[in-house]
Amino acid sequence: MTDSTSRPVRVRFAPSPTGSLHIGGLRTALFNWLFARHHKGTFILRIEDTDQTRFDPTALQTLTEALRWAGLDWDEGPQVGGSYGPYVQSERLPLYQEWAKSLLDNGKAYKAYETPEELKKMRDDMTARKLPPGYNRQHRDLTPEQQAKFEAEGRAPVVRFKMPLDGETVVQDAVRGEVRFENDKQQDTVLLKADGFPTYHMAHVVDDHFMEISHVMRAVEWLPSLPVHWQLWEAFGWEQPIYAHLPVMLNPNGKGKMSKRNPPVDKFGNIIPVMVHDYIARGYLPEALDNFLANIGWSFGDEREIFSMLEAVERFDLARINPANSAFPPEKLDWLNGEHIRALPVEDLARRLKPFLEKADLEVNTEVLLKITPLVQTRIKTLSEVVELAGFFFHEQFIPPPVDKLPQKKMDVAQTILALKTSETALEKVTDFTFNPLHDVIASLTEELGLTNGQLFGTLRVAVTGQQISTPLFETMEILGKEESLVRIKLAMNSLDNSEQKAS
RNA sequence: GGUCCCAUCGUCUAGCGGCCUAGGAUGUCACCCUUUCAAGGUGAAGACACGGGUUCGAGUCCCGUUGGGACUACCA
Repeated sequence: MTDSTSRPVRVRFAPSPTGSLHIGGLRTALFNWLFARHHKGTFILRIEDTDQTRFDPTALQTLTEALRWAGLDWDEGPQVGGSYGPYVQSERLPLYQEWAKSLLDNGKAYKAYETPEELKKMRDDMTARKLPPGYNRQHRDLTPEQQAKFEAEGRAPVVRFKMPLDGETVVQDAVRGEVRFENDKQQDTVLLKADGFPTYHMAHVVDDHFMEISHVMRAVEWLPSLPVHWQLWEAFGWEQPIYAHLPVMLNPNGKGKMSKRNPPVDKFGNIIPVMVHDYIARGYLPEALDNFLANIGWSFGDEREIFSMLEAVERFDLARINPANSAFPPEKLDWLNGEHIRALPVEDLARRLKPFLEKADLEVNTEVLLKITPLVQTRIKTLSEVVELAGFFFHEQFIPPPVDKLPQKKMDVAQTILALKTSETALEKVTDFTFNPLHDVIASLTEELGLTNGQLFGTLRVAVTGQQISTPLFETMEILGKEESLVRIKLAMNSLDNSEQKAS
């Protein structure tokens, strides 16, 4: 396996701007970025917008946003420039046309005049006859007269590559070792479409040559077209880059690759996002998502799986890439995100939590936010969960719990009212309304009430927070303050009283 | 169907011929801690797909079988 070259390391991530960034695309970008940074090389962003039918004007913005969010900065490309531009393929059309013409002139490519409909019919026929559905090369050796006839019909030709009809194409892939293909099984791939735009195959080779790309790291989807690309390089007489075909991420169940058309679901039936923007919206940390992605198909070694991208850069190595495809492990992402959340300084976490609370229409008091952040820190796996767990701190008005949630396990209403009343009386006397005194006072009550800590604390929790699951009780009461805490306890007592009277 | 790629616990992985009675992580399940929920601690169950070779010796090399995946567009 060879991943070394005498050339300076220049790698690229070349997405097509058809929407937000796919999670698999982010991993491909990450691997390229890690490789570039490890070798102190250049990481290039190139936009492959050669399909006019899928043009989305907002996509470039969304795409670069996602890359920036993930911390993958590019040295050359849109928004930053560079001396090998332009970096958007639709702005490089003359280059592809010029080189297609040179292939035509050398007899290494030819014009084909079939319409898309005719080609489709050809394929359908082949499939119906259980034959491999390929182009039959019927225009590979057209005479000038035949060509003139098609031209006269007003047909707009495509340019197809004359793939060698015998021999083998053998390539050393940096993650897979030697891969070999029989040339006669390959297609005469379209290089230039009828609209004058190049296909991926053409644009890839021309651009990677002129941008002096040293290593092409891309997903395995491209492996089947590698022989065509390789022969194209040969036809141009250019030196091939080193190819590294990365494994793909499959759905969590291992069936098929992740796609937004067919979104994967977890064991609870929840949709697992496919696009990076959905991960951002759910409150995954960029450092966690990067870390997670780096652990799929690559491993840090030393039995370490929590690491920073700085550390990953130091270690990154093509030789450690596992060629096998892998299922996307969502529960591991959640765990890792939790780990990164817990590793954050409180102020930092608070700062990141804030937009999620605001998005839920809560008015965030920074002082309170700073106080609750440590309580939330060990309890959330994604930033968005803060709303459910601690959003009540920022409600304009307290939302009381349903009365039937107040009595805890094995408690009746009378017991619950008594527990609340007794607690209220005791709490009234607490002057230093902080964790230790609060805990001592309430804990000393359980025995006379004949309740367990869990029962008494639980009742108070529901009364004070309005929720069954919340930040811890005494810390919460301390933040809320004596007055507010007591008001809420009284409110709970009253509503229990009322409901009992109604019942009797 | 054809071509190509891949194959270690459910999942992500370590392993590049003897250090493997196969290591880590996650998830699951117990127990501990405990103020709900977490976090933390301890422990348990859990894998070399199968069959042939090669070799003194195979998870590691070769072949086949099976299984999975990718591709099969004037999309990338």
